Amino acid sequence: MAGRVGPPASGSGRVEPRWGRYHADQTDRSGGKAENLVFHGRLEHMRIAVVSDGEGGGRLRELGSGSGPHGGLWQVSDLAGAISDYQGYAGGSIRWIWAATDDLYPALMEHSLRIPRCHDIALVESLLLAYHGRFGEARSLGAAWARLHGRDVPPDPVSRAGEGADPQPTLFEPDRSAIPAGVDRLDALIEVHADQQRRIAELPHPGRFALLASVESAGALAAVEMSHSGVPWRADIHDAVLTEHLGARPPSGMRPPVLAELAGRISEEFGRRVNPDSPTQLLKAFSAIGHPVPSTRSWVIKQVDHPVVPLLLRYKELSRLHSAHGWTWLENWVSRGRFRPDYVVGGVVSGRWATRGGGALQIPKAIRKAVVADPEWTLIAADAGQLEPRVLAAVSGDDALAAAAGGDDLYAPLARSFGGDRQRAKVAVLSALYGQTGGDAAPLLRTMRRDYPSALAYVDSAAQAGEEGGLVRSWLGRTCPQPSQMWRRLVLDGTGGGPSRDGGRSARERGRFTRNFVVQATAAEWALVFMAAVRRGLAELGSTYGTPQMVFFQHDELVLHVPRPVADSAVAVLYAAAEEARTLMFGDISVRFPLEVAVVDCYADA
DNA sequence: ATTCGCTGCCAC
DNA sequence: AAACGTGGCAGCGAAT
Repeated sequence: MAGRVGPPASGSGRVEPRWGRYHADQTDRSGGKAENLVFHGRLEHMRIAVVSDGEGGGRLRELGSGSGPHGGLWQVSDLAGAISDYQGYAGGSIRWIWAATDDLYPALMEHSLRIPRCHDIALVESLLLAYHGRFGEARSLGAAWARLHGRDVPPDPVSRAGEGADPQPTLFEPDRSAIPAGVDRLDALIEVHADQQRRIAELPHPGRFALLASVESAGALAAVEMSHSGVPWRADIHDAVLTEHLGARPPSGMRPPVLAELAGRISEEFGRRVNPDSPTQLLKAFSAIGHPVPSTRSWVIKQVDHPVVPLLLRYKELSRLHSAHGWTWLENWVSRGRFRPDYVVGGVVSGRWATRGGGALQIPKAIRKAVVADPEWTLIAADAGQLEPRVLAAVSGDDALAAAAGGDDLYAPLARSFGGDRQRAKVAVLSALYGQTGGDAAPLLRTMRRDYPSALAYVDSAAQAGEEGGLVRSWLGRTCPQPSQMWRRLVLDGTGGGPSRDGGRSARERGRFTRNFVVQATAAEWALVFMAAVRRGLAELGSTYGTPQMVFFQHDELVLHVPRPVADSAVAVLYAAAEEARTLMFGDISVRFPLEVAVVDCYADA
């Protein structure tokens, strides 16, 4: 086994063990089992801590198991080469420990290097802080190290803005870990990692949280990979769609012909010059023609009976297309046939991803025509249908809802309680998830509460905790932000005979938030577990035709771009991954998470 | 000239 | 007017 430890320093010449190894007898340290530790029932992999020097090189060190000594320390001038060698040597069974995926992985991808697993210190620190009611505190490696040593905690470096379609050539990011001068970054990384492992082990459900840390980190890898691959995007089709709806492309800053004409006709109908983009002007204009409206929202305007209304609604629709996904967007975000959004993993409190620029999570249906697979390739869109109510069934243990979630249409059984009205059943379920009480929700909720009492009790309890200022958690342990000082003053410190009106409103708002959080956050982590499994499955699939890729991820939907000959295999990977996510998270339950899979040339057909 | 809150619409 | 959660983003227009 001695030969199984350490990178293959010979041959490539890329690895330069300048400092040699700290532990001459390290090969005896683990009985040869270092790479196959079983941790909380799951297979753990050899862990190697890595820091970059910002100039293409860096340092690495194998971590021992538990309290065992660490392995060799390496300083290399070609970090990507060293990591590649290590992975070739260890058969990919390595989990790389690093300060922040965003700082290291883009440069590795430039070297066509794919990392199977990592532990992202900043992301895990963020999860751990939130768990203990410290959401939002600095989470960089430097911040974590400073907290560990009682030093002043440096603020997180400001994240760079999205770079658009033509990002700068990628180098390893300069040191953004905020480690104080004089402190060895690799030592700090190893120390903070051990501390995080310890903090996770102390939690009530360490296995669940370890899974969360693992898939959050896997998500960070996938996000970088997806930005790198990009969504296949036909600019010519996009341009044709825009021209069809808006007319020929205008000089920049001008209204397209169709919008200009609509604006003119709207002004004529009002009998005055009105900029339809200005809510203020529209409100005045509606008053002037004897149809005062409280707002200019589409659904409000629709109630008004006047010939200007259809023109205005049409204008709003097309204006949205032009401003949000028009020619300017196309130039800024699409290049060389790919749309490259910049994902922010964990950017949403519930654990969903956000994006920075490009609006990737709001690609309107009209524009999806432009998403077309390359020749000889195909798109595979997989959507987890009714994910949130199914998650509620799983976490609440409501037998009736779980039975409903054992079928393809979760709403069908409840619909029978509404005389077969499926739409009302759907509104009832979503009202329970969102805390809706107004409109027609109240009577629907009564039926929901009667049929699924445990499910309602679960979200009601989360709402109550939120209203009282408490924390709620997802199934794996992602924790909602603590209430702000302002909120506490308003709600909890109310003087006299009870909370003020503002306090009551704030309390109910937070209640709706925490009610939804326990479900949305768990749905998000189901999606992360699913994605991590898909990612691994695709890597194992391989292909002589080209590498199957994940290219788009949006809350409960994943889009793959794969060579046609491997499409069937990729679909099988998707189904297996959904099943794996279900059992990894919830074990043996009757709730199913059916996947709607569409193999299509064009995303609009999914 | 720049910043920032608001409005309104898009996605899930 | 309605009383539903998480977000991004463009345009407006007042504040700076």
